Formats: sequence, structure tokens, C-alpha cells
Amino acid sequence: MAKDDTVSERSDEPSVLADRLHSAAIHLLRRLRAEDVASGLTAPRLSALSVVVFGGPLTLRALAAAEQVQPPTMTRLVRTLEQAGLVTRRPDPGDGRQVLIEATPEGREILAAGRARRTATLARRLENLPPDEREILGRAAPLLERLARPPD
Amino acid sequence: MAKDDTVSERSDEPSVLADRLHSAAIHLLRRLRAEDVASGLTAPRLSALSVVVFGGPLTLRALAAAEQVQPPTMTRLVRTLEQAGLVTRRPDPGDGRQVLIEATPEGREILAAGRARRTATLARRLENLPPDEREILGRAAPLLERLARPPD
DNA sequence: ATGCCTTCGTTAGCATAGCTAACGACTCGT
DNA sequence: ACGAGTCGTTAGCTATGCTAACGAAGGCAT
Repeated sequence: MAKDDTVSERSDEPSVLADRLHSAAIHLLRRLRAEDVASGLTAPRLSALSVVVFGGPLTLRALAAAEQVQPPTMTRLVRTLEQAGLVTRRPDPGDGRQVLIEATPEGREILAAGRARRTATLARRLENLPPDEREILGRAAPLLERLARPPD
Repeated sequence: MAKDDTVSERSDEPSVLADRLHSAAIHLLRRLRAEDVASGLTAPRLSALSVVVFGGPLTLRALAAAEQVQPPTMTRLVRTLEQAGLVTRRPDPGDGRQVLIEATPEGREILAAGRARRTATLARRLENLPPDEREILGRAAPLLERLARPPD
């Protein structure tokens, strides 16, 4: 192997790059799980709540699609958020089948606090990064989000 | 909010960047889950197998630490890999408490095939990316892996 | 050499989060 | 008005994470 491939290896081969991004995603999430527990909001809950807070009222199906999860999974997720008083559910006035999910003021507060606590560790380490490396990550973030989105 | 912040927002604020990286990691993994199922190897199994294949024989505890998971979780993970014939477990000759985990030839084959299948979708999309964007991701991958590692 | 303390891996039991299948309620087009 | 399609839920399964508790093995001091 190359002498200093630990950090500097520049995976130009797409399949290798894909693999490394995938591996990095797994380990990054495991790394943050501890903070999740402390905040009382697990990763999926926090992620879903975030969409509800910033995405305004939306139907359960839309929320499930946004989170790339099947509807039953989102039903359960929303129920726990509702029981915690972070979101409300009300029937759509125009279509009785649909349910509109909206964040409560408390949900918005909790989200802000939870996000802060959860990303504190990561943010601290980002602050200690050299500016050029932080710059790279700053540009990579939108690309990663795009990669995670459905094909079109 | 800004009009076109969906993709182009350049999160310079560390806490915002941390949050976006976290969100991207969640969605990226959900995106790849379908391929996981098809390959018969879930994300944690594939990740652990990868460490065993490339990290040579190692103890269960070391593997758990490498995967940032508690020992009981790794015990179960290894058992399923062993039942699938992808790894072997043998007692450490020098220390009867420890167990050495090693990949079988079949494990190496399956890993290669599984990784290929799993990352195929992602790799295909990476190939379609403009060279400059792929370059950014190529440089970001090692940084992300470093971020996910324990402090020091 | 004996005993205590630590370390390793396992078992047991719990919570969460994903999925599919099946179903009732509702809408809509004909 | 009725049949087809859509929405959300329930039921039930699997996988993955955790902590607590335990037995087996090693290490060290006396």
C-alpha cells in the first residue's frame, strides 16, 4: 500500500469513493448516537422533527417521502413525537384521508436545543479543523444531500 | 429564508455544517438500505466484515471498538456472520479469554460482491457528477472518516 | 500458592426503527 | 352510486443498539 494512505488517499475510483462515503456515514452516525440519547431525541425523531419544523405543515405521506421511509414507519415516529407534545396532527379540511402534521412551539424549542447538543461535539471538532479542510466539508455537504435524494 | 438554499447554501457556521453533515449521513444510509437487503448483508454486517477482511484477525473487543459498538452488539453480529460462513472464531492461543475473528475466503468474496452491489447506485451517480464536484467529495471522504473517529 | 481484581465474551432482556401485508376510511371519476 | 385508487393505521416480523449480570481466564500481590 502507499505510505500515507490513511488520510490522503484520494479515492478517484467512483466505487471506492462510494464505499468510503458509505462507511464514513455509518461511523459518523454511531459517533453521534450518544448525544442523541442525552437529548431524548433519537436520530430519526430529530430528523423528522426538523422536516416538520422547517417544512411547515405537511401530510404524513409527504413526510415519509421526505425522510425516505415507508408510511407505517412514519406513523409510529409521529405518534411518539405527538405524545411528547412536539407536533400536532389534525385532519386536512379538504381531504379527510390526509393528516396534517405541524410542529408545536415546544417542538421548535426542543429541536433547536437538541440540534445544538447533538452537533456540539461535531461542531467543536469542525472548529479545530484547518480552514481549507472545513471549506471542503462545507462544499461537500450540499453534494452529499443531493446524492441522498431520489434520482430526480 | 433564502430563495435557493436547497443546494447552494454554503454552511460556514460549524454548528450548521455539523447539522447538515449529520442529516446527509442519515439520508444517505436510508438511500442505500434497499441495496443492502438485496445483497443479504445489512449495513452493520457489511461494515464489520469489511474491518475483519482488511484488518486481519482481531479480537471481538477490538472489532467492537473499531465499529464503535458495545461488545454484546458485536457478539451477535459476529455470530450471524459466522453462521453465514463469512468469518471464523477461534480462541487466542496466548489468552484464553479472547477470541480471534478472521474472514473466510467466502467472506472475502461476499464482501467484494456485496460492496459492489451496495455502492453501485451511489457509484453510478458519482460517475455522472461533474469532475470538480467529484473532486470535492473525494477530498471530503477522508475528512469525514477522521471526524467519525474518537477524539485521539 | 492462594486470593482478589480485572478483563473478555456471552447471555438475557429491553427499546427503537425499519419493513410488508392487510384493512378501514375516504375521494374521485364515470 | 359504485368501483377503483389513495391515505393512514394496525399487526407482526426482523435487525440493531443498549445495560446489567455472569462465568471463565489472566495477572498480581502477598
